[in-house]
Amino acid sequence: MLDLKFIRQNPETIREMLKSRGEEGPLDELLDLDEQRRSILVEVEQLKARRNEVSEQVAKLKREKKDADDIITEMKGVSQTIKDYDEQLRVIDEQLLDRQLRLPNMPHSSVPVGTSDEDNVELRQEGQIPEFRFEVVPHWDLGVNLDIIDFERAGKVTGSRFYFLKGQGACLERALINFMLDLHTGAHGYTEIFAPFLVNKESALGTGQLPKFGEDMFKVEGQDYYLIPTAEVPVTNLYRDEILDGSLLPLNHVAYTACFRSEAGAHGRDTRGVIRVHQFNKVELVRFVEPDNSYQELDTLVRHAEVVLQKLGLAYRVSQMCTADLGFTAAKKLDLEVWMPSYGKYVEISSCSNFESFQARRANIRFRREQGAKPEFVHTLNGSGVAIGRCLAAVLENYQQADGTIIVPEVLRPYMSGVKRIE
RNA sequence: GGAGAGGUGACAGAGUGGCCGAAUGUGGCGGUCUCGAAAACCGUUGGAUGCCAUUAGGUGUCCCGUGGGUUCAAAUCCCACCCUCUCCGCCA
Repeated sequence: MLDLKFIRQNPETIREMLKSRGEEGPLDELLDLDEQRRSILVEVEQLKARRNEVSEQVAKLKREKKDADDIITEMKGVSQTIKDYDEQLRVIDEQLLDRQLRLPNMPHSSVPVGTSDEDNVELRQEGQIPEFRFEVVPHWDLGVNLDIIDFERAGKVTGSRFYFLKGQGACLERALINFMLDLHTGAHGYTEIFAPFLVNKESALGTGQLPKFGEDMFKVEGQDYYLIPTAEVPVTNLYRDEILDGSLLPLNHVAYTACFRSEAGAHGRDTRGVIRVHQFNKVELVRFVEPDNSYQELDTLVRHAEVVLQKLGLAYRVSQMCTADLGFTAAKKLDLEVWMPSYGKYVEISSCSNFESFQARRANIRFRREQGAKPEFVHTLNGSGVAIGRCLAAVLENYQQADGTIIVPEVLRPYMSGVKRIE
């Protein structure tokens, strides 16, 4: 959410921003509602001031045991008028907030303007793309052949876009989670969080999933609970409606959670394998930082995510998203894409964003630079560190052998009872 | 799920209709004292938002879990909901 005052004072900047994102935003409605709101506010506040003044007189007269019937009668009328105005305001406020919540974030000045993902900018490639002297097998076939992934039975038990992991497959998933958690809590100094997998509407509003993207989440029927699409939601909302002590910043959290996405509108894309599914695991990094250095901190965050891939010996590249591919909430977003041999291209495995004060304003997360200082909004950052399902797929594919077995990357072996090869 | 208690400022804790944005204490900040510190003493210390002036500021409104209601007037009375705690039941 953007600052209402900023929107009011810079409508043309917002208009250009929407254009560069290729989006329509309810800007004109918003400006109009804001105008209405303030004019009514002036009226009603004058009346309230009058009422407060008279109330004091009434109190005084009663204390002196004098008659106050005349002004009481007058105030009955005034109070009714106030009530009417307040009702109008309530309606306007609600609409105004709704429009405000539907306006996307301002891209940072370093973000390239573009019209599609083709305008994203590759920043660098890292690691060696493996060469195979045999026909590369996609991870879904590798997994099924080794009897460590079962898509068919998952279709029976739940539905399409779900899968079971079995034996060494399940163990590999668990190894990846623990390896990443240990890396981030250890070398990178994050504090681990284990969060609820269900959140309420306020939290979904806070991080920006609602009101615009409700259809992408699973909702619990008859209850105000949503299955989290990412740990970003519960972990960012940890400090909703709080004023943090500035000396605690930056506040760095790492969380493993399952993630649930309805993938509405993704029919026909990545239908095979574990790349696009309704439930997957992810280790997420969430940071609360001071506004002054949030872009530096974003770079740090990206580096932390990169270390995961480096240690696993996977080739990847880092790309900067253009205005069209930023997403609703980000001011700047860098994606890590891992090399996926069966695709013959890089596949997104981590997305690292600076939201600046966009989420903090929605979720009302503030900090004080020092005791007694004015509260300011923090900047929130997050990034996958990294997506477990896709990472498992990448490990299977990149470490596959001619005989269909999988070499276990060195760093994962301690997490797999020393197993060196899945066969 | 049943019964009860409770939600007030950073924290503790008063306040049962008007003089309450809210006593008091603790903490924080500034000062006096001191070579310095502690103690003591004095002062100060919430958030949101509108209007005017925009350099300083001035002025108004709202906020006592949330939302409604009663009233000229609500932290205070009424209703609903949320959350916390205690006991019972159930359960991993």
